[in-house]
Amino acid sequence: MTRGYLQVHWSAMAKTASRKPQRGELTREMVVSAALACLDRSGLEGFSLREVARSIGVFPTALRWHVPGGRNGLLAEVASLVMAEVTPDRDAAADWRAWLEALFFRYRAAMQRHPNAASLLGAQLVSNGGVPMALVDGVLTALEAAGYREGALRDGYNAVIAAMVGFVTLELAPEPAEDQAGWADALRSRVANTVSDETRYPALARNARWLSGSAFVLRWENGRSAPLESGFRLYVAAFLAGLAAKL
Amino acid sequence: MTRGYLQVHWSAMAKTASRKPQRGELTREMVVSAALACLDRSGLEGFSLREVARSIGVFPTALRWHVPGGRNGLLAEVASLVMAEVTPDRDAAADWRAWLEALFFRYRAAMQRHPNAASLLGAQLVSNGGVPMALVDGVLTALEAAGYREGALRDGYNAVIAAMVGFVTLELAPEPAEDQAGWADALRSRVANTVSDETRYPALARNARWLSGSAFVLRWENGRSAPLESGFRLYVAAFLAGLAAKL
DNA sequence: ACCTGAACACCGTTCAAGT
DNA sequence: ACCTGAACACCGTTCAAGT
Repeated sequence: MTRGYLQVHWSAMAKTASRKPQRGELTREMVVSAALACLDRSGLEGFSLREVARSIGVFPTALRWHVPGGRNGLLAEVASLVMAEVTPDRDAAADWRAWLEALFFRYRAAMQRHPNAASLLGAQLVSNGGVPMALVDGVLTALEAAGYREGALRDGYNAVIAAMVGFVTLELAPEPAEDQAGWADALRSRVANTVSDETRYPALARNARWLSGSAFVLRWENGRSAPLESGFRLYVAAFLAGLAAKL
Repeated sequence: MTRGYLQVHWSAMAKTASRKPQRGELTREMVVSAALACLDRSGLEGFSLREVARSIGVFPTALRWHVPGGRNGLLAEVASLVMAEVTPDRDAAADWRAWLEALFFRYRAAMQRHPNAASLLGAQLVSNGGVPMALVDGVLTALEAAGYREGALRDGYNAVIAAMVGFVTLELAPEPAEDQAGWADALRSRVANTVSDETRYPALARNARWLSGSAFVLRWENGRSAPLESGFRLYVAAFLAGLAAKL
């Protein structure tokens, strides 16, 4: 989406595939992993089929043969790939709460490995196809063990999936691609000003020390460089405690 | 993002501004509200400066004079506009839990009025500037009333903001713009197949009745046409109960 | 079956020029 | 001060053609 004022040189191109594949050598897995590399490199906004193709050394239209569905179809495949190792083992299900807790932390760890995939999973219904059914079944099993049934089970399930995705999506929300430093500076001073306004925002002013730079809305880096670890732990603990109590 | 195979006719153009503004009549508010209309109509992917300009009857480059920052800058303004009436009144803060509950429900209501703004608020660090500081201060006040202090206050605040945004972002996650009907059909039958696989996904199969079409990953409509009301209620109740208990 | 190559209808942004 | 107008470097997708 950032176009026109940024010429991408050939020299900056991806070296994902070190050599151009021969005819018939290009596989679906190659395309998807090159796409993940492109996402890691350029973010969701910057992600383009043409760049993926360029990184493999092939024409844009060649991708379509291996991965139908165009840009969104390819991103859905990438989502699957990132989600592949999130689901905890079955045997951890002896304790339903521990299993769900493991799920939350594993989801976050996966997104930390591929920060730009967070908005993909958190904000695109299309890529929800990327969520493994084993994960779905695991959540349901855990909630049944907790005592949830029928309509309440569905509600609990929806709450769990949303909770899993929610914090991390916001934590890793992408910064603007262009002029990152200038944007950060502008935001930092804006926060500094707001935080010192004791009459309008007293609670904010009282707690500025603890908040500036490490709280949503009041930060100028995303969760990649400034993780909100302890906030996430409280979030998970509170949610799980509430889930146990609400039955 | 959906380009090339969909010609947008002049006749389908926005009627936001019924007549072309005279020179000097174009205001910042006009641009931002036209942009919101464009977002409502075309979604975040389809949102384009050129369409906004077209809907006002002005050249794309004219927008820049009133709203600097290009596409992302304009979207940040739109985010502010949508968030403007979310923050509950101060006097509801007698009960901190009721205030936070009101906040959650008001946020969801605002996003239901503008479903395509949900991914904007939930997944873009840029648009976090759109969150009113009164909201921030209100959350802090509520958490102080609950007994949260210092580092724990910051963690609680982060948890609250994430919880506010999390469910709704996923609930209203956009469907693919192109071929919506075909996509929904494909997904529906995919869900039907998965749900009947009793050996691989027993918990899923047991509860298929309650889940198909109204649970994350297992649905083919977004929250605009198929809201997940009761799931949201449980989510909020569980989170708030946990927040109270974790101190 | 698998990929090239050209064409099409879009983008956001930049810069010079008009009033 | 406010906007037009042309140009530039990108997009995703479609379709015909090659091997």
